[in-house]
Amino acid sequence: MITGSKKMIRDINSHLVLETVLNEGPVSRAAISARSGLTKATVSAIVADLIDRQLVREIGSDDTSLGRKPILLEFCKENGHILSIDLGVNAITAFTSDLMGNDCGLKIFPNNYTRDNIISGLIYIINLSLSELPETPFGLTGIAIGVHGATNGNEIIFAPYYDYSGLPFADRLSEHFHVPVFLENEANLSVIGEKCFCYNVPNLIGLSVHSGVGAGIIINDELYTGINGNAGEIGHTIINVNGRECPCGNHGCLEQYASERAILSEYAEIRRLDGVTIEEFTQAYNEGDPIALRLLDQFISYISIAVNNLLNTFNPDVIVINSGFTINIPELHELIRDQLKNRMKRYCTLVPSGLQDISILLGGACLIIKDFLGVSYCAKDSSFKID
Amino acid sequence: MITGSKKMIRDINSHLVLETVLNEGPVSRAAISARSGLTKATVSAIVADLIDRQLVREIGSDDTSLGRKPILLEFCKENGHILSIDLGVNAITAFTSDLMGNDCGLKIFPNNYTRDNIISGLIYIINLSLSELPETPFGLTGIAIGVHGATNGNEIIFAPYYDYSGLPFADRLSEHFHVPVFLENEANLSVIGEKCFCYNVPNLIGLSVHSGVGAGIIINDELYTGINGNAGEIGHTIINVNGRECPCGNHGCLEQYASERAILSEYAEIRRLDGVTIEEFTQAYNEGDPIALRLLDQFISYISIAVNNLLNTFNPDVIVINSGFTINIPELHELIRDQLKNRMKRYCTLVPSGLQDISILLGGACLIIKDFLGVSYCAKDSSFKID
DNA sequence: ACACTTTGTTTAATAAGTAAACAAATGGGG
DNA sequence: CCCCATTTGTTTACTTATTAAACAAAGTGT
Repeated sequence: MITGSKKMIRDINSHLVLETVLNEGPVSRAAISARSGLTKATVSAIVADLIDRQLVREIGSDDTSLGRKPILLEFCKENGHILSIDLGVNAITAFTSDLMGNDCGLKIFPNNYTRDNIISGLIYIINLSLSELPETPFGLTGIAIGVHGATNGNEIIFAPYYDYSGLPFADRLSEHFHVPVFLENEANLSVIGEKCFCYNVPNLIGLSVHSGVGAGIIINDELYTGINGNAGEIGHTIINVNGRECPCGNHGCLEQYASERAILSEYAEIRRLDGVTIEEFTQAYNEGDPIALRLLDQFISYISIAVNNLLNTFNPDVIVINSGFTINIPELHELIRDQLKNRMKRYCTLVPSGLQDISILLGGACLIIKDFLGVSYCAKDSSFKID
Repeated sequence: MITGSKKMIRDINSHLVLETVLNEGPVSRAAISARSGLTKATVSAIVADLIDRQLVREIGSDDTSLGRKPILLEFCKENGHILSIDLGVNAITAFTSDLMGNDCGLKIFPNNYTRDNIISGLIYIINLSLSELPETPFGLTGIAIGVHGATNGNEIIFAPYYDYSGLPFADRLSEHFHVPVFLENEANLSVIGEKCFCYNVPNLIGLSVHSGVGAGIIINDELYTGINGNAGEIGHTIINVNGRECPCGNHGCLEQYASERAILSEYAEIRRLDGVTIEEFTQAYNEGDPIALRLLDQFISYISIAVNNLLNTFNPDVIVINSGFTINIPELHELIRDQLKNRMKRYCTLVPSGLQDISILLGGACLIIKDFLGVSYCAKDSSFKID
């Protein structure tokens, strides 16, 4: 059991100080003391330790009008690196950053890997990305991998679009690189990214609409994944009794109506095409193709049902939508909001993704920051307009 | 901000000791030390303080084979009382208990009260209930009120079946009785009761099917109510696009298919009755009335959809169902489980309510215990069969 | 030059936990 | 019947971390 001890006090206060420097820095000892409620003596002692551990450094003095000039403290963001991977079905994206998520390099690789060579493929990709980074005191601090499926942190439990289930991703990579490795669902990483960089509220739902439909759930500032990592699998909530058949065995699952896959394949079928990309579909829509218009109308309607259901289930501060359609067709967002206003007496805040296609990668970075520092990163300008 | 301090350590450890005595008592100091990881010295100091505060007392020694006999410690459950109210549409139930939720009296009153006299009516009812209790050191420790609607803790925000919205229930009663008063949704209290007395798991969803349909949500051992107390309003999640019209303005809300109100009114309509109670309906069902059979079949089907959607959204440890139908017709539970097994590849644990019609009242008691002691009560036999 | 402010450090006091020794209580074996 | 092993619970000496207050450092304005 967790008992209170002197170590615990120091831990709590040390994290509090570090959090203040990380998220509000540069900042002086006196300002930290005023904001946190810790005495100046305590702050000084903790800061000395943080400087010793190369997490914090003194930079010049601030210009104030009166009194002794404060010594500003700054988080040593470049003393280590983070590696974040988006394990897509068609592409693998590798992103490296400093300890505040600042871009240190992004590489995209086609995903030709099979079940047999995906792990060694990732090792190759990671080594390639790391080779371009300068030496730092901490080196690599962790690896986050976003997958399109359910995970238990180490393995993929269930993923519809690739055959990687049961492979010990995190174990192998962490053996190889000697750092913590987190394997997490893409919707979950995505919502973490949105929270840390854009919409900093305690209860945030990220609605991710890509091939499938998933929700990342943050409750009381913590990611909620359920007992098997299956929470937020709203693609298989039923919104139409006796509706379309779903591979999952049920009828009328949301994913059969409101996913990219559903819309694109319906479009391809009607137009008798072999397949269609989201870019091709967007072009058709922009050129006024009536089929595309009708399908996107359907999409809007079903997404607003999904949001309605999430609002009535979670009553969160904010719901943030991320989908290829809303990225490619910005006006879509207002149309979804209009539909929703018709549905909901009690209106709630629906906002567009602030990070769009890099939300997974930045969310991964935040996960590693939290693990390495024990403190949640929150970008200074993470108060995007919410209305 | 919350800083670590000596007071905080003592608080944490004191609560840890009290929790052990409350939930695992009678128990000796040595046993508390072994279980919690605190040293014997710390436990002794804290116990002395708890005895001083009349929360814990020493009872006789235990019979052990070897060594000095331990002094058993017990929680002073009868040193205070709790009052719990179920503010039903037709009836108001008042329940008094000791500090472990043991029955000290239950009274049922018809609810003839209007918006103008409901608060004074409650004061009358509460005084009547309190008048039968013996004097205790702490006296009344708190009042919990379960309402059939959404609340913000003090007022009713929205309740479809009575006109009490906006009345300052908690403020008035707490002024009058000088104790904390909690106004909470019935589904929320219900799930608290199920957790504390029956199914002690960290992530528990309580599906309450009465006039409407609501879910109580416990995540990481904490009740989650959303930012306006509207979380769990799953009666208005849409499960049938273009389905039946709902007073909320949408079409196809769950509540139009799977609530007592929906089933009973459909039955009354078909049978051309003025209205029908759940008892009358149950009788018809038991006598083999084909309409009742068909409607209950529909009920099972829609409830299994609701459970499917909750499972895919929350992936909890357990979902517990509480409804007038399952209470009156026990075999219903297995039928719902069978339906669900067809739907879900990943099967999850669905269990029947352990507390049935008193879950709201006992949940209210647990809420007060938590507030008064700062510790969650968990009944010793709260490990009901889960399969 | 001096008073005033603000920052950051030092010092003494206090609270709370820990480990280890000790006292108390008890049963069993010689 | 006495002594010892054993277990419980208390006491003691020590350590750690916070706090309040005094103090030193650094800078500005009159």
